Amino acid sequence: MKGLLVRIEDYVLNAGEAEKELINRLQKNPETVLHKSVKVLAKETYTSPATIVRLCKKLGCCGYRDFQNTLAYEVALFRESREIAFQKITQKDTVEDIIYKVTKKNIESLETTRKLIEPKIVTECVKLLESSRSVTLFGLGTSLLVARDLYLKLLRADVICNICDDWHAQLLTARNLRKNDLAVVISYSGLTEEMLECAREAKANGAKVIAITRAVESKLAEKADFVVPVAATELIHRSGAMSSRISQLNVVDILFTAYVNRNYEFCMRQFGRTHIQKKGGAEHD
Amino acid sequence: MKGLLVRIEDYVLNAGEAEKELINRLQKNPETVLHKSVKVLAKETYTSPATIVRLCKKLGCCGYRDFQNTLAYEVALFRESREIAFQKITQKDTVEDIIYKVTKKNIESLETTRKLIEPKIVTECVKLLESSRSVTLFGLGTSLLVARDLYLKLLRADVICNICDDWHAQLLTARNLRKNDLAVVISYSGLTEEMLECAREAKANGAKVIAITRAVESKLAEKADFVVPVAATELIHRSGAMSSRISQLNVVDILFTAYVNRNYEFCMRQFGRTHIQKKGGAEHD
DNA sequence: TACTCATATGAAACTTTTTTTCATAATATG
DNA sequence: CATATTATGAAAAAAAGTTTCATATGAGTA
Repeated sequence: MKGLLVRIEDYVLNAGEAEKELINRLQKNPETVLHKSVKVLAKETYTSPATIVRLCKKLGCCGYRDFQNTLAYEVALFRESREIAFQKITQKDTVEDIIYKVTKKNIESLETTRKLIEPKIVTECVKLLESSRSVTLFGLGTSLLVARDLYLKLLRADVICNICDDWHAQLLTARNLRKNDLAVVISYSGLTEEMLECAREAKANGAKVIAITRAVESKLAEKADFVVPVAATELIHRSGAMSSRISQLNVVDILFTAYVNRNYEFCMRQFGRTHIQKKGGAEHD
Repeated sequence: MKGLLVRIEDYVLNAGEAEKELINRLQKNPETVLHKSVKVLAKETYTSPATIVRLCKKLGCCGYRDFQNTLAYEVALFRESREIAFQKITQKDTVEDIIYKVTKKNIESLETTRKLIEPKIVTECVKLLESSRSVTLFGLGTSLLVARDLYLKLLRADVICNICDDWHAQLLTARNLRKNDLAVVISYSGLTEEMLECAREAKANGAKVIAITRAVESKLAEKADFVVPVAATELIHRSGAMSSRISQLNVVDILFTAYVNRNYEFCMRQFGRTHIQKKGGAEHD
């Protein structure tokens, strides 16, 4: 079932004259409705209890009561997701606070990233992964670690892929790309000159480019055939810790899982072959 | 304000005879109360509407209505945190489903990890980071990527640290450790023989060992002075994607942020010196 | 234009739910 | 043992929610 606020949004067009003010109120200040009775709300929105109850039913609730409960729940969830943002880490935070806030921050960044990602683009990226002759990964600093993570995954699925640690080697690899090759360029900022150059070279040689970046309108994004966005996140308390790489890994998980799902039989066979057995039965390290 | 269920728990001792059954019900099956009216609930718990309303007020609600709303919200939150675990990815999931489920899975693993981590242990680890002559990082596969992430952070804070890519080099480094050195061994499974050997060597030379692992009772944990736990997570849909590294990174963030917070002035100065300027003003890549 | 018909709306009747009052019982206190 | 205090439920009162019904509005049609 869709969220209540979404259902309200959908209903706006079909709304009658008397419902207008009511709906307006629900959209702008839903929280102010929570403790109101039908009568009071009716008066405040210049309509009648009957109209309100009818609207509730049209929106899929059993009645005003049910409607209020649903709304309360939704508003509460929304409020919670809001307040996270204000939990900055300060110098006088205890270790306990830090554990909580850092985790929240990382969760927030995953949530935000999820909302940004468009299924269509993921599908297109997966198609590229399937059809390309080879996949080459680009990244520097923390993004290089993410690239390596994707590399390890693709290896297991027997996708032909390359990655180089130092930038010169990355650039040379980019120059060797050609049509039917795929470059995945990971750069949180989307500004790093080195990565731009790699993307440019890849493009110039006719290869396809996927960018994983927060900057959907950057120069990097311009050069890419597809951009998978990650949430823009601040540093955690200037400490240099940042959620962005966690979001990037989430994107990697999504891309890879989607890839595996479309090539299930084959991948499962490969996983069997590339499994590194641990004594205790652990699946990975 | 404390949660409602907690408040109920606190009240149990002062509860009167007639309230006993009611409270029992609220604690054991709160969700079965949500759509009941006071009358019905009174009958079912062998008490009267008056008693129920009075209890609601004692618990800090304005009345039965308010009580129900609050309870509904709490139960819903609880249920949601529960149901995530069952959202397995199946072959017929759409890309949209995958985006949602993978993210949820990663969030779940962050939440779980947060609950496992003890502030005291983090504090002790940070003290070790401060007092050690040098920090050496160990890891293989994905855990090596996490180790590298921590390495990049420590570098920026001017902590003397080492990391080697291949295992032989790691082992040699472990053999060179001595008293006052610190080894951080990252192994999700806690079973990898190579990591055990590194930990053993480090220990034998009198160095301190911190383990980041899900296996708090493994051989690796035995050898460690401190164990920072991460949530045990399944593979995402056998795809080889896993949330564990994201949890490990969360642990890295926590350790590092706690470290920075205890050495604020110094770290800020260092961050200034080690900042790699990006043209567009991005703080990192 | 006049006449359906469909739809939207609010007043009021009606039903249900919640709250309060009050009498009584149980328990504690001096 | 008398008295105060507290806990409790029946029933009255109040409030809230729902339904019914008459009317208004407007679109389509003869």
